[in-house]
Amino acid sequence: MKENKVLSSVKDEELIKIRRDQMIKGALTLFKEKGFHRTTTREIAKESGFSIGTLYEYIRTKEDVLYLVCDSIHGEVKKRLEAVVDVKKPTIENFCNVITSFFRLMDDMQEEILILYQEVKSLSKETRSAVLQKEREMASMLEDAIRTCLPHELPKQDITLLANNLLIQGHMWGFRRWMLQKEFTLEDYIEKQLKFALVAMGIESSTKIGEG
Amino acid sequence: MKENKVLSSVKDEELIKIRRDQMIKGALTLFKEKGFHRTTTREIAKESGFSIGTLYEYIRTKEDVLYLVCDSIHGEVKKRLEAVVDVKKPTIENFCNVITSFFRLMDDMQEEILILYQEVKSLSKETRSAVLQKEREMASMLEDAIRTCLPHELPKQDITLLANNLLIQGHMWGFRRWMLQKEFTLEDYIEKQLKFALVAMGIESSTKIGEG
Amino acid sequence: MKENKVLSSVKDEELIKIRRDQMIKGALTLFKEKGFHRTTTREIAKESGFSIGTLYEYIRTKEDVLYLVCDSIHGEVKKRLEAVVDVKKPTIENFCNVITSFFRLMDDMQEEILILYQEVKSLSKETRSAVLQKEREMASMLEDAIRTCLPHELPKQDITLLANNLLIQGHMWGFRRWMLQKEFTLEDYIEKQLKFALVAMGIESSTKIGEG
Amino acid sequence: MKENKVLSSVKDEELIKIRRDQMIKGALTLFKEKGFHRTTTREIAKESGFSIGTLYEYIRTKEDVLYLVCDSIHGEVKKRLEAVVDVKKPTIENFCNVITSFFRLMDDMQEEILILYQEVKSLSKETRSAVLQKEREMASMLEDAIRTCLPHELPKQDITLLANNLLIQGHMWGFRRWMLQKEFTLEDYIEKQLKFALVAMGIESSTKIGEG
DNA sequence: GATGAATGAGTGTTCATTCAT
DNA sequence: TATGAATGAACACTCATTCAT
Repeated sequence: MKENKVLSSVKDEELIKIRRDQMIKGALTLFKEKGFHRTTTREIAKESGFSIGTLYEYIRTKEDVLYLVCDSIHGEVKKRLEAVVDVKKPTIENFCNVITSFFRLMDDMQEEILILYQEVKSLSKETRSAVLQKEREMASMLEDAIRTCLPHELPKQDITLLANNLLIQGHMWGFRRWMLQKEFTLEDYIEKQLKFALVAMGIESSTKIGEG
Repeated sequence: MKENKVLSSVKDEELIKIRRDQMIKGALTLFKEKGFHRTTTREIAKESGFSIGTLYEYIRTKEDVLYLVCDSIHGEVKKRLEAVVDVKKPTIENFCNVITSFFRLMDDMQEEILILYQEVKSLSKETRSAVLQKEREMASMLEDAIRTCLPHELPKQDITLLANNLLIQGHMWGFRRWMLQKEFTLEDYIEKQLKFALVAMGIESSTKIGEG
Repeated sequence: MKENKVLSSVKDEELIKIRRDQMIKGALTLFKEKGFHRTTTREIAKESGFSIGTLYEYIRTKEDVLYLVCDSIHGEVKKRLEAVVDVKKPTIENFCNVITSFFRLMDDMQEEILILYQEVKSLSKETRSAVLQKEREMASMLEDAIRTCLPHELPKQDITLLANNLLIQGHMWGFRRWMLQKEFTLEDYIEKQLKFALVAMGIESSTKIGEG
Repeated sequence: MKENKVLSSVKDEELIKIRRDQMIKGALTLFKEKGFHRTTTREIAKESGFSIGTLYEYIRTKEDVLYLVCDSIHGEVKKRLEAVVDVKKPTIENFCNVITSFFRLMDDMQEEILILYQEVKSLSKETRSAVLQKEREMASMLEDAIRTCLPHELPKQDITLLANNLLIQGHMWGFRRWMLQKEFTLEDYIEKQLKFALVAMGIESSTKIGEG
């Protein structure tokens, strides 16, 4: 369903999936290395294991590849996040687990997140909207995680903001790694950010902060 | 002093400054519109008000323009941030003022910040380091603002993290505007983020959150 | 074998040969007219019968074209020289035939030789070495022609020098044509130079000179 | 008289001479290093010790510089050759001295000669003619040297050819240095070429060749 | 006379895209 | 369906030349 925006002149849906997966894998490797603009379609085709002609049987423009890659990154994040969030245990402990898992996931996918930050602007307005929609869904998932575990009510805006803060704190671990990863281990980072979040949510007393 | 890394074949330092300012202004306009890669050197020259030949009298490569622009953005941010932070009144009120000013500044410079996020990767390793150094300085300024106003000690890591969080929350207002600016006014946003920060710093009790 | 130093992004070896032959022919025409530096790659492409894009599918830099042309000239000279020298009849008559053929060949290829004289310096050091090596082989061929037909021993250096003299006397016919071809017919030129050579080799008595 | 073909907007003849001498010196240095085409007018101006604006006060086009340089080289060769040839002693010994001096001169001016061989083609037809005329004069000087010392008559063509041969043998020492200067010392080279010349002139018996 | 900033046509080279096989 | 040779618009950058000061 998700890739259907991108037209292909090939009919066999199965084949389309296979080829596009090859393509996404190949392109992702290259985008991590040199970014979207510095990567040529020829390189993508080669890295994907087929010819430039074949590449263009499955996409229409180079931008399509970028969209496919962004979409795939979001898909991967969502899939892995759902696997954790899905648990409907509204406890603080569960909240902590979700957030911890989320941060670990962000650590795992640093380079992919970086691509989203740096290359989404190269998508056309239309396509970019589709990608941003995925971002909104991601925030929603965190909002749910927050809401379901709160022992007390919190204004909607606070939840939205907390979710967004946690989201970009996850991203930040990757895109400010040159600053953070020299001063924090991942575990430190998670622990501290989690504490800040809990305090902000009115769960843990602020006096505890810094005691760990 | 700051632009001296970029070589010019023109000797008149005064003139270099004038032309580079024109150039930065022109390039910034274009980069906001279409990004660095989609902007041609000819367009930069034209927008700056001179010929392509003249452009190259003041820089050596297109990347130089990007560096000049990034450097100029940082310079502007720093200048305006210093004007507020400089006040050496170690009170909580002062801290709130600094952060508020900082968020307002980030609102003002949304598009510039976006450029930093998206284009710094196009700089060469060497130049990128220089730019990231400026980022570190920015974080330091916020750390100072936090430290000087705290009524009690806080672990170094906590301060670093709080500063980084505030920093990217400021950035986020711009780069996630499609999400945040539909749900928050700038004033709301500042107020909420400030409260979260104060609580995290152990200053305001968490119970107050949401009450305002 | 000889053109393998120049990389092509086209895989079909047969096609590479065809296109490069077109290219060499086109470039040679232009180089004769206006020299290497004054000829643009676009002109080469056009004269060769294909687009600038296609040109660059078969070479990597403009210098490659020059190398291909120089290499081709040497190949042609060598091929045609070998056809005559190869005869292993160690007689003076044979020597005269070889030298005569060589001078005729140089007459035929005046403009090509001129290109070698004027443009080899534009090759990179590495490539230039490869071309000079061909020059050495050419001299060797003449040395062989001299050695095999001599009725008596001659010091190695004398043979080397005689070969080099004959070689550049052949070249000179072309590059000093503005002087020589107004005063000599090709036949005169050959006859005189041959006599000088024979006398120098101690074969013909010097008293004969000027008698013919 | 000689440089008058090149127009200057400066009136002071004395100054023109001074500036052009600086210019020739600077340009020559650069042409030896990187050839005419790879040298920019800016570089010439800088190496000459004045600005690009001043350069263009004394010439009209870049080609003028090349002409001035070629002309200066010829002037230098002629001046130094005349100093030797001028002696009107028609002896064989004198001939040998002249030729020896000539070869030494060619050794001295290898790089200048190389420039003549490689760059004259970049002159316009008109200017080129003027330069070739100088070449003819050079040949004439050698013809004179031959003629005056011959004990017996020789056909005009023989003299012309001998002069041309000696001339380019002198040049060859420089432009084929990669081949000759590995196998011959300058003294060897002169001695051998001189012997060949004498034999060709019917002066020394051919049996002597190789005995030295 | 001297300067050097300004100009813009021109250059080598790249690369997304097409299409005949 | 797959291939890869062909295309040419587009790009970053250079440099001879001019001219106001």
